Amino acid sequence: MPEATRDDPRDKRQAILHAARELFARQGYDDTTIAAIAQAARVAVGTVYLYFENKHDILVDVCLTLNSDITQVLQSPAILALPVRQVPRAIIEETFRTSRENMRFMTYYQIDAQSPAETARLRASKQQIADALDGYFQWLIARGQVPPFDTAAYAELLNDLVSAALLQCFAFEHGEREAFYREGVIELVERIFFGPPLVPEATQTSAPQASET
Amino acid sequence: MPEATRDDPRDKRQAILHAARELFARQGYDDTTIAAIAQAARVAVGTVYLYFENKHDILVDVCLTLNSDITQVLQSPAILALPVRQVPRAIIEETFRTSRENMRFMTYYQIDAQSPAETARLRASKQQIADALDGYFQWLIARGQVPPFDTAAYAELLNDLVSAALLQCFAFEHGEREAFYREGVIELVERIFFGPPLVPEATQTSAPQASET
Amino acid sequence: MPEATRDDPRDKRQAILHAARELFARQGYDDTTIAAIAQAARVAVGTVYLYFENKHDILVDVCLTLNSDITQVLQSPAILALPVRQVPRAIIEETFRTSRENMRFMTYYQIDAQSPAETARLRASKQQIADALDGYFQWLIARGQVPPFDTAAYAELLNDLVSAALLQCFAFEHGEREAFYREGVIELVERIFFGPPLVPEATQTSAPQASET
Amino acid sequence: MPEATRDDPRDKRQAILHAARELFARQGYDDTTIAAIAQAARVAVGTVYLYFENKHDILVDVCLTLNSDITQVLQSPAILALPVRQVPRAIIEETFRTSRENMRFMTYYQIDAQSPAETARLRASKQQIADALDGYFQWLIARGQVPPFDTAAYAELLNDLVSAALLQCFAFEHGEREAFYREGVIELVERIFFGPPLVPEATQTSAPQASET
DNA sequence: AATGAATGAGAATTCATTCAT
DNA sequence: TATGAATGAATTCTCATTCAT
Repeated sequence: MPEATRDDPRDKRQAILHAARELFARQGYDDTTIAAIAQAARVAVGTVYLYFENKHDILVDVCLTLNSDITQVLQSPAILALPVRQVPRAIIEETFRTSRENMRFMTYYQIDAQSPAETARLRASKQQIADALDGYFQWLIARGQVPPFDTAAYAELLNDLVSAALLQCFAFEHGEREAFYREGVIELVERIFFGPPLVPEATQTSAPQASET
Repeated sequence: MPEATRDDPRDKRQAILHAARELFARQGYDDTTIAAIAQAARVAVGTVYLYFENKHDILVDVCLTLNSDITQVLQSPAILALPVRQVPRAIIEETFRTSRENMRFMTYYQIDAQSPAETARLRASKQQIADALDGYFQWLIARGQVPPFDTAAYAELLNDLVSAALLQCFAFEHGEREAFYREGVIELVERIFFGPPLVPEATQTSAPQASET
Repeated sequence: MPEATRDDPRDKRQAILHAARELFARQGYDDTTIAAIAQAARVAVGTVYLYFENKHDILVDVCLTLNSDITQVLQSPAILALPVRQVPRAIIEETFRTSRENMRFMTYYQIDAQSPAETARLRASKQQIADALDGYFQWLIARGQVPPFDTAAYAELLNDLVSAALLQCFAFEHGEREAFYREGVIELVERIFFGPPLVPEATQTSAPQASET
Repeated sequence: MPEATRDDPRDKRQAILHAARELFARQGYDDTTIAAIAQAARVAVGTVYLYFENKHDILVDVCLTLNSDITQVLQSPAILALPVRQVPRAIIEETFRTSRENMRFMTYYQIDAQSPAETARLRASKQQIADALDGYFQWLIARGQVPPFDTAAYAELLNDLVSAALLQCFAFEHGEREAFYREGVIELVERIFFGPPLVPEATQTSAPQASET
């Protein structure tokens, strides 16, 4: 177990990352100066550059933290133990909880990568979530609890769906309607998996005679 | 019909907007200078400030354009005339088409408003889409083609879902997997409206005995 | 007698000058734009350049106005008719009155000339006042009301003294201590002309043995 | 005694101040760019902002230097040791000397303060001179060398008088008539303190019997 | 004479990054 | 490692001035 002494380098890195997360969230990336981050982290400006290549690098790191938090949610044993019907709610509630705690810097959750290396890191990070979800789906199918479907595609699309809701909810609305978004997403996902469709079979047969503008 | 003579002021405004859209998309907002926009629009720097308060103002205008394009899709008579089952595909395909044309500046589709006035404009713009969708749902219910449901909530959430897919597809992946996203979203929405759920009733009864990590 | 019809060119010039005086006084020369002057004068920007070479030219004209107002005070028959002892108070009070009315643009009363031509205009304008004062002094001496002295030098220095007080009083203190400055200057000038000195003859003989701090 | 090593920060600050003084004097405040100051001070543009808030801040500092120089003159032991009659000439000559050395930036000696903080600094600076003079007057009175008079008011007004002369002499006339101004002010002040008035008692009683030029 | 849209040089200020200590 | 003074390129925005109408 790594020991953290009085001047553990990881401390500094963490302090910088922590300060950056706060400031990016409060004032935005562009309006946050390296000097401000350094000051908040109780570190000299030059020190920041010992731990990060450049400013954008800090942002990428800050963003990856959130993704990795969410991936962990998906892989928690508690989720796997639940009856299938309860899983969507459990996952989504947990994801919202995690996001709420990081709410303030979610605006930057989706970041334009500025170099191939960054693109790779961000994609990988996003893919981790989708992979975890995919794995879970396949595990369900393998156990016969669910009939086969395109697990990879659904994993990715559902991930996007949840991301979108989180972004709207926390980044743009500052969490003011969290319950609306959370319950809405849960309902959507539950309906996708377990139905019933909004328009039941019976209605669908009725002929549509729409005409005017 | 308004005539556009050689020096129609709308020309200049449009030219600036057009140039800005191009450049924002290609290099990002921060990396696009007013000077570059002016040059691309064949206009002097000062002229830009005759038509826009400041740089961010241009961005807001660029973004609103897309929203308004999408709102128009939803209100087109062609859509209303279709049988209900064909509507999701029609709307989504059209939305993807519109977005593809504007693909390059979609990164900025979701923008942090920097003043109350901007917040209002952006929210209003987003709400227009949701309202159009809501109106369509109510119209369907009124005609008995669909049973009642929470139209406002679904309008908003589905709007977010589609937005998320568009953002991922065009802004982050540059449209490389357009078909995947388009068909995925269509499938999701059709399943929500018309089913069947991924997990049919039969399976849901089967007891889940999962336990280990 | 020049007739001023509805569109008398002098009207425009005066309107511009008037607007400029207001704005220079309120916001300072640098912070006043030609556009603002034009707007306040209900005139197009281009029109301003029909009547003035450039912005600085307007400033010079505005400043000369005040000098010419003050010169008139000195030449008024009312002043000449007064007993000598009452003249300083009369002149100074009148000068303060004139300045108070123009208080707001006095900051620019003393302007750096930016071209030889301007220097000449400003000097001439200042000299007019000194000349008027000089003339008055000579008139007094000629009439035997006052013994001869270096009238030209006193005219200039006293003009400077009064100008300094006006500048301090109106430009820097916004007239808050007008009475203090006015009475102070009057006392100074009266003492110079009519005495008694602050230190009477008697005291002056006493030997000064001062030394420490 | 503070040691100034090769990179003493005071060096930079002084260098900037010195360069600014030169340039402001030569070309005026508005026509002097920060870039020019930086270049003249052999320093990068950014460095200027390490030592000064903004451009105007430099100007204020430059101006305060002169005031503080003059205050020192008034408090020099040499002055206090002189016989009263010789003091006005001594002070004024010394003040002119000090000003002559700083002649070139005197135009900006009287500056419009642009913030309450600046106003305070400038007023305080001006008041220092008046206070020093006031203190000297009171010291004279206390020693019985001079009968009591309104020392505070005279201190302020005489300060203004001298300032006005300095401004005229050095800022507007570039010192061309230094002797005229210096001797004129000395005569004025000596007459105020020691007389005789320009118009002796005898004349004042005599009725005016006009006798033209 | 009058207009005002267009111009574009120009300036202050910021801040990511470096590097000597 | 750590520092933070120094750098200077780069950017937004202003506004006096012009000129086609």
